[in-house]
Amino acid sequence: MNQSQKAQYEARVKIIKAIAHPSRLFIIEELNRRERCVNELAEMVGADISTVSKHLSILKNAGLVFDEKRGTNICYRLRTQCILNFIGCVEDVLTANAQSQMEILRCCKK
Amino acid sequence: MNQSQKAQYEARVKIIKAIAHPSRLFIIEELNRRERCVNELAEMVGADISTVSKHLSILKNAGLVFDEKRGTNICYRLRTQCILNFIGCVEDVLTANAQSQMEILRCCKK
DNA sequence: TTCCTATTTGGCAATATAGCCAAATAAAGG
DNA sequence: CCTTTATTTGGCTATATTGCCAAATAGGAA
Repeated sequence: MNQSQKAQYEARVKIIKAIAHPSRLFIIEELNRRERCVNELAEMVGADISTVSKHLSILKNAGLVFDEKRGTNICYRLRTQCILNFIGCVEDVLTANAQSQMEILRCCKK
Repeated sequence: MNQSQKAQYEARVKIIKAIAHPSRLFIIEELNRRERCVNELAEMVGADISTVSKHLSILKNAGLVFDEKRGTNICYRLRTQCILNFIGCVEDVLTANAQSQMEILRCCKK
């Protein structure tokens, strides 16, 4: 792994890490439904507003969401839907894992 | 976010975290090319064998790779190609980010 | 059995991440 | 200008992740 390869992997990792948190996954799915402002999301997630604000800044910093003023609030929106396929793929892996677990069980019962 | 939702997000996060590391991304791409044993990967990554062994166990634990004896070595292989689309999507986000950066620059020059 | 070779595991120190509270900002409405 | 409301930032502690070394383990080969 040379230096420029490493930099490229780190750039990818930054984006992957941005979604590697339960609250942030939730936020992404919710923002796919519709735009939301910080206090709404904090309420839904069930965490302190400052915590959610920090989550949003991580997502924004990774280029996954953007914000926009809506009156007195700041609303966040998804910047690309692509990230959802991404998460869908994770679901496929989970399904595959579950299936192989089942096969192991079936095998033992015989 | 109720309890079962949270559990579901945590299951996804486990998989996402598994690929959220430069060395592990590298390993996944290399294993897509062909199967590799631990010492080969350690050489390529440029880290201690024990470190790479731990990376592999994280990937294995997430169901992304599996291992198989090959003589005196243990070879690792990708369990699903799906994870690659996944990474391809990250690349799309990076491209989109770069494009919007360029737009910002172009805008300032006017 | 004893010696290699390949890999995994334990342990530790360094670094990164998370989440809360409190304080700082920003902007709208009196 | 002052107050209120929404959000962000700083600071701190708790927890998680990383990577190396050294030690343990697992199988072949002699």
